[in-house]
Amino acid sequence: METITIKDIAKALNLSTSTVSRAIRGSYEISDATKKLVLDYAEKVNYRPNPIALSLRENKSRSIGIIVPEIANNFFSNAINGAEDVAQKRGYHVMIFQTRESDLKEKACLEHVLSRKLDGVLISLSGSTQDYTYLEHLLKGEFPMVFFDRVPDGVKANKVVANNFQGAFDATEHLIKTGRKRIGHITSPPILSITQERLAGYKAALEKYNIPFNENLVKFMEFDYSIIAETIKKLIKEENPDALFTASDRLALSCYDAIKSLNVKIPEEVAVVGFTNLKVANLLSPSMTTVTQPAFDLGAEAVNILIDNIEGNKRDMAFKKLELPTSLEIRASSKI
Amino acid sequence: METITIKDIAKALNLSTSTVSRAIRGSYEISDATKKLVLDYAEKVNYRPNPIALSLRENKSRSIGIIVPEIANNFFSNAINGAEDVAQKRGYHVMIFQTRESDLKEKACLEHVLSRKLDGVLISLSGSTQDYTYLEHLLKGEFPMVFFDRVPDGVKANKVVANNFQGAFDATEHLIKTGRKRIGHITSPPILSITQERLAGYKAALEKYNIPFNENLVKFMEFDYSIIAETIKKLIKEENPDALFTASDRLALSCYDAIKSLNVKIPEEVAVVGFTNLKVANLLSPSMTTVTQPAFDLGAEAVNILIDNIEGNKRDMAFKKLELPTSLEIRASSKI
DNA sequence: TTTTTTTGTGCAATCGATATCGGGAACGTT
DNA sequence: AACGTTCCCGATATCGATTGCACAAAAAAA
Repeated sequence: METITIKDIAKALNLSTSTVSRAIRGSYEISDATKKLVLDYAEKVNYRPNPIALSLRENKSRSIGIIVPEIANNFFSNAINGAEDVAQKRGYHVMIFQTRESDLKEKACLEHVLSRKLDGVLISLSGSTQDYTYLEHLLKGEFPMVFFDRVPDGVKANKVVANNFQGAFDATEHLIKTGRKRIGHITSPPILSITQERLAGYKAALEKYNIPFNENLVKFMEFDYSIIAETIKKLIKEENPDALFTASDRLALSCYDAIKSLNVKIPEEVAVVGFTNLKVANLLSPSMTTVTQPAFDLGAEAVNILIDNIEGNKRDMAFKKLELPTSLEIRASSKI
Repeated sequence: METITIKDIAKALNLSTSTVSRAIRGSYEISDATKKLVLDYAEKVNYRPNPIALSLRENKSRSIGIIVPEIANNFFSNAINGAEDVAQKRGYHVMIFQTRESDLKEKACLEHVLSRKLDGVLISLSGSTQDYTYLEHLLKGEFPMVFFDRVPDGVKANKVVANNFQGAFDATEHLIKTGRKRIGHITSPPILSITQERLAGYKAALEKYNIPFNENLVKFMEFDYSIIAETIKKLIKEENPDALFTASDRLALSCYDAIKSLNVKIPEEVAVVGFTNLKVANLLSPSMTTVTQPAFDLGAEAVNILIDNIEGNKRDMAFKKLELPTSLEIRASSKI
């Protein structure tokens, strides 16, 4: 691929590279005649400045990274969608990375983001990230970062999350109001922020209605499918829940799967409420009641904060925490 | 962020940058003593070579691009997953772009891939791409490219696709064998390769069983949701199909939606077979018979070919076309 | 001892674009 | 006539890393 450089233009027009550079950038020091000459020629040969050379010189790339646990997950792909939308509008490019829930891969992704001189990064933590010192180190170095959805507890940083507490509270309250008393909660690993917040919402709703908290009804799941199904089945057999409130797309589906395989009836025997962004929730049988997160907006807002941070004056940039509302969509799986 | 350069090391050790560079690359010309000195120091200060500087020099980036119509689409996110997996194993990084089905955005993405000096690109065409001249121009320039899933007809290039013909044939034959005669086909825009191949498979099955082809039963859909539902409803009312075979995730779901809203029974009145990678197909009500594509493998194989192409000798690289098998998963929506 | 070879390093150019500095020409001012 | 401004533009260093070439010192061969 033949690439045109500023040097080629200079040679062709018998000018110096500096003049060409300035003409292209519209510098006032260049006469209009010369500018026109250069611009016309550049247009003619379809000149495109080499972003790599620019990055090298300016030590920035007008690109941001997005690190998520898994791309093939409706919640994250929607969030990426929102993020990409805003980034593009503001003139940034996006590199997407996935950690596959591994803290090691997460660190490798971050290293890559740094060495590639990306201008900042959006990140949702992996399910196995426990040690935040590396993140704190980066934040101290003032590297622009925004956490979204799965954020590090106790770390001062920009965060964009859904109101997980309220979402879980609403879901649980809804189940209680429809007469359920033994409400199970199938959720993500306890180290994740979202897990704790949702658990807190769940507990708060129980407390409000004077239902004692029973820890046997709460199951923290890793990301291994087969175990999930088994655990849910066991829970149903041993604890006789009359409702299950699950904390993610995957878990909601596994739940449906497990319950159906036991020939237990939803919602008559066990009601189900998911916490998910699946478009198909209403097509499931029975259609599933869900707490819906504004995934797209989460991504969009997070990028806005990130780019503000990149472009803004570091000094007067306080860390921001943004919390977007969830909404409870009531469908058949929690009918009375 | 303080970044260590080769120059810093040189200064600290009283060597020249060239010596440091060679020592780090393990050149034979450097004495073992010096090598050890440099390596130890580099390790100590956590030196990482600046990939941007390398890219500038070598005019390549060890990164590839993936351009898809939409990330938040199960098929594509799975394909990306496979692609990323292989790329990582082979030491490449991945930048993901989405076209949102716009040919203009597609061209912009390609421009970006080129100007960023990515080493190659994987691409699945947008639903509005009609003009292949730009692609052909790139291919002539020997820019490494692999098309997957939605590939340009009549263009000589590397292609990785599912066996769409066979998949569609199997689905249609299955519907015929279960007694259906008026089989509708809801599909993607006619300019896409996958549309034509699936249509051909559908027609071939009809022909084999002596069922006349009725073009009123075939509907080509754009990507606008609302119109899709309306069209399907209209089709059912006017043409009385006893089965619908749909060509994608989105369409399959829209189909379910539309049929349910008409209170038509699946499969008694209308059977449904989808062409999709949705994990939830078995959880729908009734569970949906589908033709499944090996999305992950499609992505993985495509990247393998791409990287072979990037690294291999251009001269003896013939264009490859790889076709992976689909499989028909029979479920309740096509029961007799 | 002298010449040749080997070994280990440094210098400088290079990749593409920009910014600093400074030079030459044209014009105005005393 | 001498000097200062202003306007345009060019030479060059720079970003970080690599590499061909030169070259010195040490080792080997004559």
